[in-house]
Amino acid sequence: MKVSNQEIANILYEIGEYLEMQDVAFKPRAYEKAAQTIESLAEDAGDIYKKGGLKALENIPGIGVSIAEKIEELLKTGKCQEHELLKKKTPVDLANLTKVEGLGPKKIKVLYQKLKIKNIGDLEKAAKAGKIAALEGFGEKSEQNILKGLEFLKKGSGRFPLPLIMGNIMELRNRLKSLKDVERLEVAGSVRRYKETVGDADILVISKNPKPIMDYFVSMPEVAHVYAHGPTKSAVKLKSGLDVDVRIVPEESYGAALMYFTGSKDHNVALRELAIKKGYTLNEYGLFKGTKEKKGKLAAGKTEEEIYRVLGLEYIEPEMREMTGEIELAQKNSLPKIIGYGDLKGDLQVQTNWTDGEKSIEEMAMAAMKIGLEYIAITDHTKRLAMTHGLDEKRLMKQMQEIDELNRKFKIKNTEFKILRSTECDILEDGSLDLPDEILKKLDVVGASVHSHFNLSEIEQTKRVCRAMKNPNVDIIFHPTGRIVGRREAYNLDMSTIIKTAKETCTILEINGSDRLDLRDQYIRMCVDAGVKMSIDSDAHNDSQLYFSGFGIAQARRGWATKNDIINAWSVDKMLSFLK
DNA sequence: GCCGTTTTCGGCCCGACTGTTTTCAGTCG
Repeated sequence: MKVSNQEIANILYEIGEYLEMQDVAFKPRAYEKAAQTIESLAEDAGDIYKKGGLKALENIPGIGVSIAEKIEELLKTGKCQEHELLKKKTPVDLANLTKVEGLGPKKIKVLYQKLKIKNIGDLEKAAKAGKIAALEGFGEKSEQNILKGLEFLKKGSGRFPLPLIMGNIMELRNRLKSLKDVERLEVAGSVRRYKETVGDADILVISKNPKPIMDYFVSMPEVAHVYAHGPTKSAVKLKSGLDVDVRIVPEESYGAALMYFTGSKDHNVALRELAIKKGYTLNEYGLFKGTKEKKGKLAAGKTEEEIYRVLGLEYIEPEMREMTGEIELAQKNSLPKIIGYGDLKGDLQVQTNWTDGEKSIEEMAMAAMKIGLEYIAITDHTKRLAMTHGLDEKRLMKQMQEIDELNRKFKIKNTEFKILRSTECDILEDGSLDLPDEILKKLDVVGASVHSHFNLSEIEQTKRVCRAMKNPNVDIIFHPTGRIVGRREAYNLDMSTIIKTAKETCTILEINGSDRLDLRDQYIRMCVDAGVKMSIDSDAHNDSQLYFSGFGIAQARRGWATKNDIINAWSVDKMLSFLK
């Protein structure tokens, strides 16, 4: 029986919520934590169990004997006795009911006990019939909020791919920043951590006069719903579906508030626990001597750096604050020095108007030069992708000539910039390539990627990509997993095997900017650990898309990659000499 | 239920806002 990590996590979440209903202390948090951990594992819990048994499961942080046994039971039978019992007692559709804003386990329990509400349908009926307002602990307002919450749920907003929503967030930021009472403003939260999808934007403001800012914020024309409107904290939902929170703090708390508001939540909790151990209390206003009850003098708060320092930690970059071991390393002063946003020297995937791009080779080169790059690779599609007018041998030869001429032109003008002859060669169904080896040999860099037969089995798909990597001419696998954030799932691949084969064959795996963002962060981390090199490319189809690489850098930082791991952070000569 | 540079037992992050209440529980992040 195959039980996915997500299915296991969902059951654990539900057990936690049921325990919460019964007012059980602490256990709900333990289950929630365990569920989060399982949810974000790169490896299948089933595989971990198969390899190392119960002990291996217990070695996962946050998983102890009891939860490990439940996971084992789930893997073996697809069910968990305790979960079944809890479910029998309160047979409600927890997963969907908790999605309604403002509804948690306690209220759901009351709704079930008093009105026999089991699911979203029951809830809507009861609310429309005015039955909920009459309940003790609820009221007119609660009923209206439930109806509103149901409406938003139907529209199904959820999370947004960061590359697609970043522009809107920046526009909003600039508008708020221009208000006269705003002294300082920063977008924190998952946006600052560059998570690939974001559910909300958290905006931190320094101001001595918060009220007019908050009043403006909640009454902006694009606001669809106001969750909260207080003097220091307000929250709204925009018509686009994006939630936005604004928090206003005094200047001396800026660092503490930025840290608190950047998260991740688990990272914050760990810092607060560490603070307690060291005799401090940490909240969004600062790091204080003493306990929560007997709070003493402010020890740090103005900058994040000083708070980390007082806690005995090295500064931790926002992209690394995901509780994947960063705190332990920061204590030992041994965090990796991750790649910086200005560190790329080249771009190894750029399309032109030879196929589905919009600009000429020269125009793309000039644009790349303008943003400070030293080289780009021209990687137009190959003939198999007929809809893009993919290049055959003849046209590719012609393109190489044009590139050679442009390079000569640059040299005459005393420009160091270099255009590399390259391709995004199609990987065919059997793992062979769309162009013969004789022509691939003539290129400076060979990229290859999958654009068809997405539905092969995991074994076949993995074999296909591995065969391409074993070709001595293939340097890079572009967008290796094929997923598109928020739009398309990755194709079936065994990434451990892909990464192992990349190492053996000295093949580069690409971190694709734009909204693909594969490799995802955990896979980047696996590559770093395995010593597999990567490239970060924009996949630009016009001159204004070269900045997409920035999202790729963010993803690389989330995967703890250093300059040494990213071949296009190297000079063109060093990069070329590394290739097969 | 989990965890350990105070601990294998006794702790477990912290605060804002709302709505329903007359002082606070529930939810959220």
